[in-house]
Amino acid sequence: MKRATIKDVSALSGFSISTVSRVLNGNYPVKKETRKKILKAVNELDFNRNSIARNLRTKKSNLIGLVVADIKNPYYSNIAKEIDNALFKYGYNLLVCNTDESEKKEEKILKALTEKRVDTIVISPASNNTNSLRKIQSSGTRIIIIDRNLGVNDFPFIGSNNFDESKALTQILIENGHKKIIFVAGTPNAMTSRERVSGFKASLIENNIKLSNAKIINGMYKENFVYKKMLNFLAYNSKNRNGFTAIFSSNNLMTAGIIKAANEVQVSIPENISLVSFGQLDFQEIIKPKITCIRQDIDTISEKIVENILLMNQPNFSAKNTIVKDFIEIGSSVQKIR
Amino acid sequence: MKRATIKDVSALSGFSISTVSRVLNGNYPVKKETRKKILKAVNELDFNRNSIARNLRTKKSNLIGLVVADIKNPYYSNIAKEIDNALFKYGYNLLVCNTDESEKKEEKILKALTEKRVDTIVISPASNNTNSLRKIQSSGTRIIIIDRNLGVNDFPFIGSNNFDESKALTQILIENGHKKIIFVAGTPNAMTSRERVSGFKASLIENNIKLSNAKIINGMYKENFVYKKMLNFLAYNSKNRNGFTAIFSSNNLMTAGIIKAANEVQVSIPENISLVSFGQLDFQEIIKPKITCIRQDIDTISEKIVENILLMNQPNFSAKNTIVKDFIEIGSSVQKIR
DNA sequence: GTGAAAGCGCTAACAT
DNA sequence: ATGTTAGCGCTTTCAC
Repeated sequence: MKRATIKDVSALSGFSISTVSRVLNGNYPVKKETRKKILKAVNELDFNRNSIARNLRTKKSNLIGLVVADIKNPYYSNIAKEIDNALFKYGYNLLVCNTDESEKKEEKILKALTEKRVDTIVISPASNNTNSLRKIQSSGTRIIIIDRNLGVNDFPFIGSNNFDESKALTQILIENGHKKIIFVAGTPNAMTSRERVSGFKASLIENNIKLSNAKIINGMYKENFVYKKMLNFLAYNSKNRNGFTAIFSSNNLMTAGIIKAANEVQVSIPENISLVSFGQLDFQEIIKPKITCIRQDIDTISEKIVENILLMNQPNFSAKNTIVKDFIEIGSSVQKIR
Repeated sequence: MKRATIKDVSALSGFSISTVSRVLNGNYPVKKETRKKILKAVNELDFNRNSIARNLRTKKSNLIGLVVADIKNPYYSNIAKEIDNALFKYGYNLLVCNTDESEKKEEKILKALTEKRVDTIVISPASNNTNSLRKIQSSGTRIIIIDRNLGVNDFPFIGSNNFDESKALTQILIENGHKKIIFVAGTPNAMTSRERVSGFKASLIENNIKLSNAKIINGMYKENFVYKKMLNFLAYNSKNRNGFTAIFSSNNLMTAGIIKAANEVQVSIPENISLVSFGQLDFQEIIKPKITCIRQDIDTISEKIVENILLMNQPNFSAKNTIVKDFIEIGSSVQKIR
């Protein structure tokens, strides 16, 4: 019942605990015969090393904290999977935390992760406050920002070029004749959201479309929130929708909410209203119509995150931004008008 | 740069480390004035307690290991989210691990989690081998089995009644006139898969339908695997599909693979072939047609997991099975025939 | 190639 | 109410 310790192994095998440790770690020469005897004792005692004691000594936890808005979002769970996959063989494990877009909860999470002495925190920040992140970093915990750029260069950042991609996606709507567009924005705090709004506006301006033609509504990056909002909007305006001919949804969850609402009030996409999405839906291939979207390259993003985690172990590491190029995926959710 | 320790706080405040510890933990009476001075020192030094040292002493890590096939599966990411949500306020954090259905990887994960001294392992097992789980449990790590029942009573189990639900779902197909049904099974090892097959067969037998009418194919619980298999099958048999009129998909991922394949070869659901699914799709509401399925009650499952985690802290805890009732959700993916 | 011993940062029993 | 001290299980320096 009681767990065997290195001391028990030492006693049973007749060697000192330092020799046992050396066998366990394989980092110092040990006589073949000795190793064999010690491993026999390890086996007999069902010895399993205690990482906690080890970590205390070595000041390394082999823990990576992944802090995201919500692990249910396929964007994040895909990243989690890929990172875990790549890092498990290095002995790392993933601590997954959800901020629910709450700055207060994020603060608590950061405190908990620092106390747990995770080696690296990979965070898609809910808050724009860099103070606590800086403090944590200066105390020795590595930090990698993903998805939502904080616009500082203290931390490596990995994510999309939200402005450019958003602009390009808007361009598609405009090329198809759309001028009155509803833009469903994310949480005002998130840099991704602000950049996507900017890209949208930039495209309108470039095409000489007055900004007053557009309507920007706040969707908080929440599926259900947008679902309810759109239910009202689409139903109320079911006849002419005030002349709006297209919706630009600025994240995958909100896109799902919009489609759900449209289905419910029998508004067809794209016949009654066109739709584009920043971020693919998880079951993109089985949804009709297929949604025209910015498909984020999650594999490359994850790869770069892993690369940075490993690189940060090296002494002369310096933070830099990694912008991962997304794809535009043309579906059949946009109707050509006039 | 160097992190402050309790010793530094002690030195700066002028009190002993035990008094500092008492203030930090709030578990023993401390004079108000003293507490204030110590907290001031804590603040000045930006002191952040070291959980690793703490855990070594208290033999509690406040870590929960969640071991699943793939965190990308919404079924699991939903559970992860709910558990984290409920446990974070108790100071627990979630270590998420993916087996990818590999018994070998599962073994490695269990070893890593034991070394990390997680308090509880919540596992949807890839393997049916209870030996290592028993060993781990007897060494003091708590274990909760979810989803895939191992049919033993050493561990609390939380999951669905796969046999009954599967039988009921089959019944729906039969009531709609279907007799020649393709059953897409999961990994042969997984108890869920075997139970679902049994439930399916039981329903056929009960309805006097020869088992030879059915075709059971192995889909490994993998979307892409099934996608490719069905692509061939549906295309090759596009005229009459050998008389098969319905598909029973025994998990959500495989359902997605089937729909994707059907879309690709222009086989319409339910006009050309009917489809039911054990397990809902994540974007169930926005998929056309809506799939008739067993909707698993993830909220209740998660709730019960949390309940068990907390309950297991109590001395006289005894393991028992918790079967969570699922819902049948009627969509429009089944056609009435003849 | 192996052993003795210090110490990582904390908690908790024991003393005052 | 506060201080002293042992020790959790390991790694690593320093001897031999």
